[in-house]
Amino acid sequence: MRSSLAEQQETREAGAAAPEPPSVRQQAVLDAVLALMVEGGEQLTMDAVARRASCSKETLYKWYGDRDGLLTATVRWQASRVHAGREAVQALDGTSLREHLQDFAVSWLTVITSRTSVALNRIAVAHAGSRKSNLGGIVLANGRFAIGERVKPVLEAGRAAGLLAFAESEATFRTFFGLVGRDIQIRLLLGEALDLDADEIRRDAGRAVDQFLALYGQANT
Amino acid sequence: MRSSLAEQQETREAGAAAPEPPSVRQQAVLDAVLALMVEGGEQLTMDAVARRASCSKETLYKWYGDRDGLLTATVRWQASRVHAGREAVQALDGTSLREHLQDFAVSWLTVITSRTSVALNRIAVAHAGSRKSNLGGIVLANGRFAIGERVKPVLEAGRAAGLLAFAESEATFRTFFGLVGRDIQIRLLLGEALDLDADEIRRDAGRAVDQFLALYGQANT
DNA sequence: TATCGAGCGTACCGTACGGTACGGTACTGG
DNA sequence: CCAGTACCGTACCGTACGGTACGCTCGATA
Repeated sequence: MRSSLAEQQETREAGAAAPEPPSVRQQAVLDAVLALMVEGGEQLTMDAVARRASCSKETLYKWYGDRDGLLTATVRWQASRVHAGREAVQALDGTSLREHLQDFAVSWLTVITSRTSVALNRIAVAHAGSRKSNLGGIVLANGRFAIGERVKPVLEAGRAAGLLAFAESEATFRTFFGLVGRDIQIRLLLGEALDLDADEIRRDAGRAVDQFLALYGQANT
Repeated sequence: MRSSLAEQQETREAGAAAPEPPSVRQQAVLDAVLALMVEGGEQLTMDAVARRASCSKETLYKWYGDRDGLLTATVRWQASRVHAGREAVQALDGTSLREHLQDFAVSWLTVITSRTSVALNRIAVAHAGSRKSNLGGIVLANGRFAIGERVKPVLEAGRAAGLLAFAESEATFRTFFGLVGRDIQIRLLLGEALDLDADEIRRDAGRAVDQFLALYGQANT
C-alpha cells in the first residue's frame, strides 16, 4: 500500500484529464459502444461498432487511433456523464449529515448495480490483466476515487460539527465504502444476476449509514 | 436480490461438483495455466499453455475438450487447494470468537490480495461478460460463498454464547465481508498495485473485527 | 522382441478480427 | 461550377489463435 500512493495520484490525474470533448456525432459513436458493451451478446469488435453506429471503420480509426483509443474514449465519455457537480458543504447537523451520507450510498449503489457500470468494469478489469492503456485507472479515478473525494469533505464537515469522530478521512471513507458496497460489486462482476430495485437500494443504504454512524457518530446524531 | 437465491444455490452446487480429480501430470498442466495467468505477460493461448507445460495441444484437447474446459478445470483446481477444512465450532468465549473472526479476515485478505486470486478473478470476470461455462459462478462458489458458509456457523455460535446479537446470519456476514474487504478487491482487479504485507493485513483484519464487534457485539466481548 | 497406447512436437486449416485502402456521395467555401 | 473535406460502405490484408492431423518416441505388457 505504501508504494502506490504516488501512483494513485497519477492515476487520478490521468483519469481526470479530458483531451477534448467529443462532438455530437462522436458521442453517438461512443454511445453505440456502450450499448454493445451492455448488451454483451455481440463481440464488441470494430466491425460491430461501425455497424451499430452507422459509420465506417476508417472513421473510427481516424478519430480514436485504435481499438484501445476507442475503449478509452468510451470509458471517459461515460465517466463524464456520471460526475454530478460537487456541491459545497456548509454547516451540518445530524439530520443533514445522515441525508448526505444516505445520498452518497444510494447513488453509489445505483451506479455499481447499473448494467452500464457492470459492463464497463468488466472491460476495464479484463484490460487491466493485459497492461497497456489503463482503463482500470480511469474507471477507478472516476468511480471509487471520485466518490471518495466527494464524501471526505462531508465527513470532515461532520467532524468539524462534532458529529463524527475519526482520525484519517481516507480510512474512514473506506469503511463507509465497505459498509455500502459489501459483496455486491464483485458478485455482479462475476455474473450473478442480483438486481436490486430502488427500494432495496434505499434500505441497503440506510442500513449502511446506520452502521457507519454507529461506528463513528458522536452523541447527538 | 429476490430472484437470485435459487440461482446462488445452484451456483454453489455447480462450483462444488468435482467431476474427477486430475492426475499428477494434469495438475502440472493446470499449474502451468495458473503460472501463465499470474505472469500475465503471455497471452494465455493454448499454444502458450502447451509450450509451458511441455505437452501437446492435442493432449490438452483430449483432456479438457476445449479452451473453456481447460479454464474451468484450472479454476476448480485452484479452488480445491484453497479449501481449508472447516473445523467444527465448539464453545466460544469472547477471545476465541475474536480470534476466529480475525483468522477469517486475515485469510480472506491474504487470498484476495494474492496474485493468483487477482489473475483468476480477472479471467472469471472477463468470462462472465460473454456467457457460456460460468467461471464466475465457480469462483463465487469457492470464494465468497465458501467463506460465508464457514463464517456463519461461528457467528451463530457467538450468538448462542450471548456474545453477538443479530437477526440474519447472511446479512451479518455480508457486513463483516464489507468491513474486511472494503475497496481492496476492486482496486486490485482494476490494476492498482497496492500490495499489502502480512503486517498490514493483520492490522486491517484487526480493525475490521473491532468494527464488526462494535456493531454486533454484546457486553462481554 | 513385437504390439500397443499415451503423449510430445510440429505442421496445418479455418476463421475472426484489427487495421488499411478505395470508390462513391454529400456538403462547404470560393 | 469546381475543389476540397468529411465520411459511409465495402472490400481487402495479415496475423493470431482455436482446433485438428500426423509422425515419432517411449514405456508397459505379453
